[in-house]
Amino acid sequence: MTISEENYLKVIYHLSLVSPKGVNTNAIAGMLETKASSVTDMLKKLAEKEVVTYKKYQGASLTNKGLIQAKKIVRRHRLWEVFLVEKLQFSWDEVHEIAEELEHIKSEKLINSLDAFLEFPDFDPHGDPIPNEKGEMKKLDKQLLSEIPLETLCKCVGVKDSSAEFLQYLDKQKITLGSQIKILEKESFDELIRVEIDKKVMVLSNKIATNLYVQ
Amino acid sequence: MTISEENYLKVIYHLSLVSPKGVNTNAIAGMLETKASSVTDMLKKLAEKEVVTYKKYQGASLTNKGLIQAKKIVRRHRLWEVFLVEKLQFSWDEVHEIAEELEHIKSEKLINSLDAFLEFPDFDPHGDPIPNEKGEMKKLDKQLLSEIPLETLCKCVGVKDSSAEFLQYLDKQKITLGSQIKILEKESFDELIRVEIDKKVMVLSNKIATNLYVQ
DNA sequence: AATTAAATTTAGACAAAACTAAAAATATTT
DNA sequence: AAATATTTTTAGTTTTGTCTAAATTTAATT
Repeated sequence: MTISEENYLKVIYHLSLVSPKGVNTNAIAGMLETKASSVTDMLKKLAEKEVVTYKKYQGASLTNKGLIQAKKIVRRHRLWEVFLVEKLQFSWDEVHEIAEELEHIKSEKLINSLDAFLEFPDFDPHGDPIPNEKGEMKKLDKQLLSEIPLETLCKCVGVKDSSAEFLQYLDKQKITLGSQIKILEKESFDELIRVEIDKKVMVLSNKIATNLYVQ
Repeated sequence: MTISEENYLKVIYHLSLVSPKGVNTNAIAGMLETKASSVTDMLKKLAEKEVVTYKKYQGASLTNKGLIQAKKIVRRHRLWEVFLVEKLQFSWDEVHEIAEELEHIKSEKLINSLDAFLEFPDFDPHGDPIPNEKGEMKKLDKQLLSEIPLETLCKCVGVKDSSAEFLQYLDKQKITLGSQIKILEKESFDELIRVEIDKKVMVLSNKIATNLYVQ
């Protein structure tokens, strides 16, 4: 597996979670910031290697073999993210780019030792589940903050948007994984919500509320 | 800098330590397990980028810019080796290959944070010096065990040959960095030496004695 | 000094992964 | 259903890093 092939597998994996019945060529191209024609070429190669099923004009999906591979890449990515945050004191908006590189280091022993060193974390710093050695991951039935009724106490468990800008905003507001959140008031006119987060009252926009996972 | 370019710089750096007045094309090819013609191509490119000085048939050497780059790569390699041994419990014969991959991850912040996390080590698990952020490294005036006179107590501080086979041999004999060594007897006929290592008496071949650095 | 040997470079080719531009297939509108 | 728009694929190039085989330069030997 080359780095490029791994990047394709990872993107197809992520897109499959949203559209399970075949991933569009254009969607892949968008994610990888490449051209559709390049994607077509690569899909043929990946189909040849039997990690992807691909039929002209029908989009692509992972074979079982491809799924196993993709989960390994996701596992590596997320474990390195935990390492960077927990051990090297990176903030959660800084880790993605570096993990994009680290995820391609392929030693099984390395990744399993790292997993043990980090004490087998179940989730990465954005609340996304980390596949274990067998590819299994914990699923927690999270909801968007925007779907929670008034006065219900909940806990921040992840983010939907994990862009640096959003994460930096959350940092600034001192909102973090584990923060206790209660919605005090929803204003239907402008969709702002008044909330109490870790004992502090503040106002959030709908954009924030639809990108924060709580439980 | 691509991974391939970095590998060339690193190899030229290592070979320069032995032959400071220009590194042979063939020597580079040997180290990288590639062909001389490929090396010629790459040397032209590196000269273009002003990290190497290169004149046809005259061999290559690093420019100042190239030296700075090369030391960064060596720094990354050796810091990752320390990480693998100290934090992930790898043995010293297992780390080289993995560090060969990790050394190409380029974030400055990553490597400086790793350095701090490891408490700014001066030497890697084979006793080789680790350049600091400025490229400076500690030099210790080590000698080969074979050059030490009889009955002189010395301490193992590094290995010349760092092949897995040699390191595994040392492991088996319980010889490690810091081991206390005293030569009891040298047999000039077959060049075997009788030594006391950490209170235990054993016999070493000349091949071992000429590949162990002591102080 | 001439010859042979070794090292190095040139020339031309190839595979991987990307690209552009044009063609073909599928979707969407009218 | 025809026309238009969008998506996807094909065909042909480009770049990077490698290769082989032949040519050239330097080094070693007789």
